[in-house]
Amino acid sequence: MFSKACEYGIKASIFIAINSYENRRVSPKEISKEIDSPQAFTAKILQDLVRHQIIKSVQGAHGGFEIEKDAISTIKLSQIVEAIDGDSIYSGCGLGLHVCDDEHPCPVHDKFKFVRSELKHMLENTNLEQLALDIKSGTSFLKIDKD
Amino acid sequence: MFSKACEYGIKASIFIAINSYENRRVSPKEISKEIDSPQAFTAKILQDLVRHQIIKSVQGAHGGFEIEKDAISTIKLSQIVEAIDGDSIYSGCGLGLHVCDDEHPCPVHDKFKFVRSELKHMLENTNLEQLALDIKSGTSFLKIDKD
DNA sequence: TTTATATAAGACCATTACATCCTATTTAAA
DNA sequence: TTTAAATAGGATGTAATGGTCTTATATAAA
Repeated sequence: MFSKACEYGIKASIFIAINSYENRRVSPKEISKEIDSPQAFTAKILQDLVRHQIIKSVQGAHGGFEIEKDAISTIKLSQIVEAIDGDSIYSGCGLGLHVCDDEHPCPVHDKFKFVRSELKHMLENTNLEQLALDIKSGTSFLKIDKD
Repeated sequence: MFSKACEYGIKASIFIAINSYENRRVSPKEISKEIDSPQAFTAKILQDLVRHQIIKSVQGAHGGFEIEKDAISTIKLSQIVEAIDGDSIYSGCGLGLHVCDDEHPCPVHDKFKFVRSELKHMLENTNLEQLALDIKSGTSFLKIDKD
């Protein structure tokens, strides 16, 4: 459904958010350890999220990645997905037609419509704060615990 | 959402169904022309669908691909998707966790649940006959008309 | 039984997604 | 002003997906 890059991006954003609440910046090393992802590749994705102004980076000693506390509740899942994967997941044609709309629909156009709009709705109505709180409370998990 | 192979597989199956209603077998050449896909690659996918017993092939002169008329209305979109892409699209974890269930959910597990089940429901309740009839009646299209 | 016309299938090539490596550049603190 | 610790980013490598090519096999009909 999402690319690996997008999966890592979502998980990384959640972890950064959690730490930003405690005023802690985190490094790609910490992040990749916590979300169980390749470090260098994760760093690339973080740069992408910085360019899209979803997270902030501070270079140099004592630097790292952070999200402004006030921004955490305003960042939607849809923003992260669009930054990394684009909007093809809920705007492209299900069967790959370049032109596919209500006037010239592909065979599954109407049937997909509902599913796609549900997905879009979900991504646009889920923010980082909700996801971060679930992790903090132990309701959800960023990786499989190995202890 | 689906792989290219799966997109071609769905479109090819619809085209074969339409022709099978008129007792006409079709070749990979005709199919790829009609659904605007690479011929040799399409042939590979057709072989896959034959192995999964979704379509039938007849080798030799006057051969081609067909679907038994009675079977057309019983073939679900979900069967084609599973044959080509597997069931990861609606069974795997949205964030790629190897273990992700109600007891140990990823951050988006609950939010995805509904969307995934809607997708699954749609794929399992759409059959080839419905899709073929829409094409025949000109309600939907397999490619962009270039005339 | 030969021929023309089909699909089957393995080997191969191309492109994209995934991932790593190495070298800048930035910055706080000694 | 030097050093250590951090991100930035280009170059490169690897694996999966997408796509082609060539040869084998099957079969209806001449």
